[in-house]
Amino acid sequence: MGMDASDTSIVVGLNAAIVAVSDEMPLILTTQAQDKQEALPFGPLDPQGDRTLELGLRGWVREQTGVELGYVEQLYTFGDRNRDPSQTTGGSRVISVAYLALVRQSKLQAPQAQWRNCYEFFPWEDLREGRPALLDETTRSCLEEWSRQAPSPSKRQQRRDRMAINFGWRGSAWDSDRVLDRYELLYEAGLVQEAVRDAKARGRKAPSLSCIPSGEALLGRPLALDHRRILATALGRLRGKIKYRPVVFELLPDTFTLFQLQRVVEALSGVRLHKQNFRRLVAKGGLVERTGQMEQQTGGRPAELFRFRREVLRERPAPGVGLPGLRV
Amino acid sequence: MGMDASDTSIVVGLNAAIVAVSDEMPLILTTQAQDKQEALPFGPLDPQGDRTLELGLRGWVREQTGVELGYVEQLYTFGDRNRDPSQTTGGSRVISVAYLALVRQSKLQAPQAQWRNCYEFFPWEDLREGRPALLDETTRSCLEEWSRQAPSPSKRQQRRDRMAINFGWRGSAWDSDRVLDRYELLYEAGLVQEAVRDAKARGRKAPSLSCIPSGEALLGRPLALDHRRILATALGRLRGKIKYRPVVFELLPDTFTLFQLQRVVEALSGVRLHKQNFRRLVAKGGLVERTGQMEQQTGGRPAELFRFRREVLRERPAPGVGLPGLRV
DNA sequence: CTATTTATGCTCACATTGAGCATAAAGGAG
DNA sequence: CTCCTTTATGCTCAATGTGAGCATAAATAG
Repeated sequence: MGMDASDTSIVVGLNAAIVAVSDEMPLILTTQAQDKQEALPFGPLDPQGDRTLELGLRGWVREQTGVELGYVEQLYTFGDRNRDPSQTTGGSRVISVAYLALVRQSKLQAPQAQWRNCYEFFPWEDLREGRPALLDETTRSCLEEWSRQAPSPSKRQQRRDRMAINFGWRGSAWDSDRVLDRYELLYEAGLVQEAVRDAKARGRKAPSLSCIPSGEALLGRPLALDHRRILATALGRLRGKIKYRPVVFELLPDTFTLFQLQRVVEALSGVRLHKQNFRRLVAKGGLVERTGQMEQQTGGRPAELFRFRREVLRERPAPGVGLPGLRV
Repeated sequence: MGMDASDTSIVVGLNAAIVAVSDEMPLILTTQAQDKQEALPFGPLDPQGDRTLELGLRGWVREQTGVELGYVEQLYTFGDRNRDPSQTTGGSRVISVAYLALVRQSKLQAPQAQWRNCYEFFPWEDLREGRPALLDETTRSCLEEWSRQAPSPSKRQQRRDRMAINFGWRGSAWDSDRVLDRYELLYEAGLVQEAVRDAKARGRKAPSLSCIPSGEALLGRPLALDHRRILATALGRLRGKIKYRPVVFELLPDTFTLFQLQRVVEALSGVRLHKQNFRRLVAKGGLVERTGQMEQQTGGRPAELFRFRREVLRERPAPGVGLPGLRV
């Protein structure tokens, strides 16, 4: 039984969360077809043409948006039936392979593509100016209400625990990597637009929380299908990865000051770092080497320019920038 | 162009590296169809029946082998054209989604399935009795020869560096997580059976190293297709994961002594740990709680039985057992 | 010149880690 | 029963790593 799987045709989609950093903000490349919802760029795999999945991805990204991808990493494969609850037709089954890609920000002219501030999608993920008010006010009270709506006392406690550990309440520390867990929690609580949309499409009523006035202004900017979930996966993975692999340098110019490096790490992790300790860490880690040149446009004393030491890859097994504690 | 991807049909395969631990050895479930090569269990996705990829996987594993999977985690999606170089027919394109699954070892009676010692596939990965002779003798001299065969001096240096960092030579430390890197290096050097097999199927000559007498007795037991690569991915991921997630307990009975726990961690990571420090770590980590009962069959003084503290999941963001340094 | 801003060097308390000593409690050999 | 071996468990100590902040240097703006 079930050995003949060719009853329904299968389409493999290749999705990309394409990240750049500019102006101390992480940017995401999105597309906006007319009258359709904003989405991550995606294209189908050509089963005959594309030799590998990654090459297929690079190919259509180049064609569609003119962007040449640098670092590319596979994230996750999403294959739930009804990933798109609005499309209940028995058409072909879609399997989506999601990728994280990093590019040095370049001018891009292709239509239907734009760079968007990552934290428009996740306003609760940027703690660089302190915890956003939104986080401990609206979000917290809404989640409290959601936890009270749990069907049983033990479930209620579970919800409370999940909230605390993911959002850093009740003594828990904020873990910047848990982007996906936080998004999924907000989704379950009905605090993101997609939750309302999907519930509607499934014919169920959206979870109603009195703390939100209308069902309109929910948290963050929505994306099509499960693309915001994919983006959350990407951001979480990237935040984790910079700690033990030198991927930040994919986002920086060839030479940079240590403070510029720190600002990019902070932009991605959404957290402020201790300056002196940060520089101690990258210096001792052998991640960078001095160039001898100085950057004058610092707004203060000139800073030395550094470049990435590629040799570190052959010296240490897991070089990354670490996060020398956030200073709030 | 390329938007119509339905010229060739696509089959999605679900692959599983199913791991158990028994008798201080990690075990892998494999299948052995008659006259075909040993392989990881795999089955196709039923695009109509299976609601999610993971449910599809659990389903056919239950049917085929009678094993009920516990913890399941998606690993990676392999989609190269010519994953199987021997099959050059223009049939359907196969995309494989690989999973890591953990089970408490149970009796299994299904035919065509057997538990196999993991280190038969990767004899160079078990350093518990010290570095295996094979590692620093045959393997090293073969890889040295391979690096000398590099087309240019800079490539040669690159090969040397990769060897050193992955196998812990020339001052580098052994990083137990790099299972995949090591396997890929051995593959490139032609030291595993699959490399020879694939080269033959592609009509190229296999890389010849004089240090191997015939082309027969290469390193470790081979598997079909790219299954040994998948298994390497799984073992590497598992080794990394036990450090920051309490997944080991999926492999242990309900109650266990701290030394049993340590033995399982050692079996998976392939490395010996310092006993007193290990117990200090798990105790302080709040990972376990005492049961009050004692285990008498220790071969020495009785040991207290512990159980996993599930509450730790709601207390700390990333609880794992850590690896308190190997003692050689 | 002075205040402000950023860069950079250095210290110090504290926590974590690697390694080992010492003692306790079982079983087996004689 | 005593001695020896084996495993369990508590504790110490040095080395290293981390968090936080002081102090000074070198630019610019007014």
